[in-house]
Formats: sequence, C-alpha cells, structure tokens
Amino acid sequence: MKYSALKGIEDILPPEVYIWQEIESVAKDIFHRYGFQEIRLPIIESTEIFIRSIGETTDIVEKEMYTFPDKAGRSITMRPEGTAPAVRCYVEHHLYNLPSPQKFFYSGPMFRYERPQKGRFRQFYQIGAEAFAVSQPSIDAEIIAMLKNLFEALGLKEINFEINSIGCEKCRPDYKNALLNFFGDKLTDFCPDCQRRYRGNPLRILDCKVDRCTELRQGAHPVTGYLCNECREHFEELLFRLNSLNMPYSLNPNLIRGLDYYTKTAFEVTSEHLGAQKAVAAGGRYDNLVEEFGGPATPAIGFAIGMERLALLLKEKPAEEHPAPKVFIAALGREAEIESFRIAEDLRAKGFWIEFNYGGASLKSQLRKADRISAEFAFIIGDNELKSGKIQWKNLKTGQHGEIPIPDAISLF
RNA sequence: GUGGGCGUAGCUCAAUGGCAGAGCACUGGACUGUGGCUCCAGUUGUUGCGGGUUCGAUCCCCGUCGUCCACCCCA
Repeated sequence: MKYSALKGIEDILPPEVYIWQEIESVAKDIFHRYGFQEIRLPIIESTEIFIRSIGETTDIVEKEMYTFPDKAGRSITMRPEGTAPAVRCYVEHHLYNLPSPQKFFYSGPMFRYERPQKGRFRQFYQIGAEAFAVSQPSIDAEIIAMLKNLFEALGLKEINFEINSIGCEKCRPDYKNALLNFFGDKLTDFCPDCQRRYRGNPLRILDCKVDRCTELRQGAHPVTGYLCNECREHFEELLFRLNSLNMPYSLNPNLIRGLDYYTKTAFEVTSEHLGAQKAVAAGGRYDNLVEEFGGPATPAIGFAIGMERLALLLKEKPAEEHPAPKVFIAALGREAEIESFRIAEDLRAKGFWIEFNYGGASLKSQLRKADRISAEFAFIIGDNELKSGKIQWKNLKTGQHGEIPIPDAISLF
C-alpha cells in the first residue's frame, strides 16, 4: 500500500460516522437546553497559550505537542485541548462584558503526540463546554447534570461519575507538603515512577496503580481533609446539590487532574468497557485562568468528552437505521437511462435520496445493486414504460410491486 | 519514550523448511425485463519491507515499518 494515514490518525467512515453524527446532534440539543452556545475555535494557536495554561512541566507540554514554526518564525501549536483556546477567545473578545454567565460549547480535533492505544489517538475529537463567570457550586452541579442527561439521551449505560476537589492555590500547597512529609521517609520503597512524581507532582502518587505503592499510601489523608474553608464549603454545597437532584456519583479522593489550571471541583465520567483509558469525559473548575490570560478575575468551569471513547461505548446502530436511498432507478436502454436521470433530478428536488444506473447493466444486476445499497424502492424503466408513460415499481422491503404514471410516483412514499 | 502480541487475497483467517489455501465479498450465468435464497463458473497475492541462515524461507534469525494492547500520561 502506497499511502496510509499517519500513526494514530484515523479516517471515520460510514457506518461509524452515523454514531458520530448522532452524538453531535444530541449534544447540541442538550447543550442548548442549558444555554450553551456553539463557538468555533481555531485548531492552531500560538504555543505560548498552552504552555501558560496547561503548565510548563506537564507531559502534554513537555513531550506531546505538535509544535512548529510558521513562515515568519512564530511558534505555532496544534491544540492539544480546547479550554485554553476557549479562554483566549473569551478574553480576546471581551466576552466578560456580556451578561454573565457566558456558556459555550465547541467540538473538533485535538492533537497529542502519544503512542496510540485503545481509546487514545494522536488526532482525537472532543466536544467541550465551558461556563464563565459563575463561582457558585450550583453551576458545577448543573454542568454535571447536563453531562448525565447527555449520556442518558444517548442511551449510555454503566458509567460512573467520580467527583473530587483538588483545592485552590491557598490550600493545595499545604496538602502537597503534607503528602511530601507522609511519603518522604519511605520514598525509596515506592516505584521509580512514584519517586519521580514525588518531585514533580506528588498528588499523582495517589493514583499509582502499582500494588506496593497502593499499600504504602494507606493512611495518607485525602485532599478533602486539607481544603480551606472556601473550597470545603464549595465542595459540600456541590455534593448537596447533586444529592438534591438524585444524581448518582462516587467520591474519588485520588482523582487528580493532569493540567495545572484546575482548581476546586474535578470530575470524570468513567466506564469499565474502555480498557485502560477509561475516562469518557472529564472536567473541572479553573478559577484563575481567565485572569492569567489577561482578563478580569473570572471563575470558570468546563469539561471535554472524548468522541472516540464515547463512540466506542455506544452500540453500533442497526443497519436499518443507517441513511439509505429512497429509490434506485433501473433503466434499460439509452432513452430509458436519460429518462431515469430526469426522474432522479425531479425526486431529489423534492428531498429524496435517489440513485440511478450509470449505464449498461442487466436488469438483474441493477436490481441486485438496488438491494445491496438498501434502497427502499426500485423503479424500472424500459421501452414499454417509455411508451406508456408509466414505470414499474417495487418495494424492496415488502416485495409489493406495481405500475404507476411517472408524475404520480411520489405518492408511493 | 518503554514493554509485549500480531502483519498471508478487498475483508475474516488457515497452511507447511519443498507448487500459497478456505469462507465472505465481487463479476457473470442457471432465470431474454424483476433483488434477497440456492447452485455453477470466474477474478483476486512482491505472504509489510530489507537483510541473514539454508540446496530451498510465508515458516527460523536480525533489523525496520505498520498495527493492536499495556506503561508513562491523558479525553
């Protein structure tokens, strides 16, 4: 094979693409009910935007970004995620001057240079939503409820909502220190990765999967024990609101977000049917990012859904639900073919998917093709029909057939 | 970046250190102008690529590329 798509980058074809279309249309519908409006964001941004927001020492920035110089020597990066561009957009267009809150959603490809595996690609698609300028936990609960309703509308079952709070710039340092003290004297017993995490991001030790590390961290206090008053009240109110909606969720004190900008609320939607990459959606609050991007101090919260992972979880739609032609027009002879083209154009103008035969094939093979492409009706036109002005029709699902004047054909549908 | 599994027809997969196969699909016919079911016939290959061992390699070895899964990390 001469050419193939790049590693970790995939074509999305029918019938798979019908699942994607359904996800997109249902998401749009649900989001609109909650006042989220679509924004279309660029795929490339200046590199600076991602370094500043995601964090200089994160894996994404250190080794996963598609970064290149443009012709003027500016450093350009293909977006690895959507929140930073959304915040850049919010600040650039002074959207904080519009009535708050401003709620947006977007979708499109993201890019990370990683080794592909189940549910992980180098170009992957996300649907994201961001809500700006509400500090109250009621919007955290609203967003989580919106996600739940979206997944429910898609018929997704066996998913779990995991919730945590990772504190803010006031209380998180205290917690980090507590962890450093707790792990410090037994550091050499931890796995090499955890010893590295100890220096870089000690919170990550909490979700190490190595058995030995799991044992060693028994007795470590959960982050929620170290929250400052503001963060603790926020978290408690969020849980209260979720309870009042009868939202099922589980607390996961080991849920740590990988991006630097997150504060307070962190959540993930996970499934056991996804392999190791089990998060189908994840999000959290980022109360400082707008200000860091040069806007006024503005709290915000958002999430992103992994499209490939979501599509993986949704059962393939049965073939009968795929779009299919309304009619295949079989024609015998040049004059009939010309007439079949005219009829096709007429019915297409009325909104139907019509296929016809492009030339010279036996009636049998034309009908076989009509069947194979799952056309609902076959029309047959030959010399007799040209003379009489009537076509032969056959419903390929029921086997019913008959004859009808050409102008009346539409009454069959 | 690290580790492991797998690369044979369009697809799913067999096979043996000695002529590369099956099912599905596709095309035509049985059935001059009526699909699906059945039957018959036909088409399809640089066995991923490069090197090595061997009289001989699809098979064994090395490398490489691709792919899948896992680690790291993440949607």
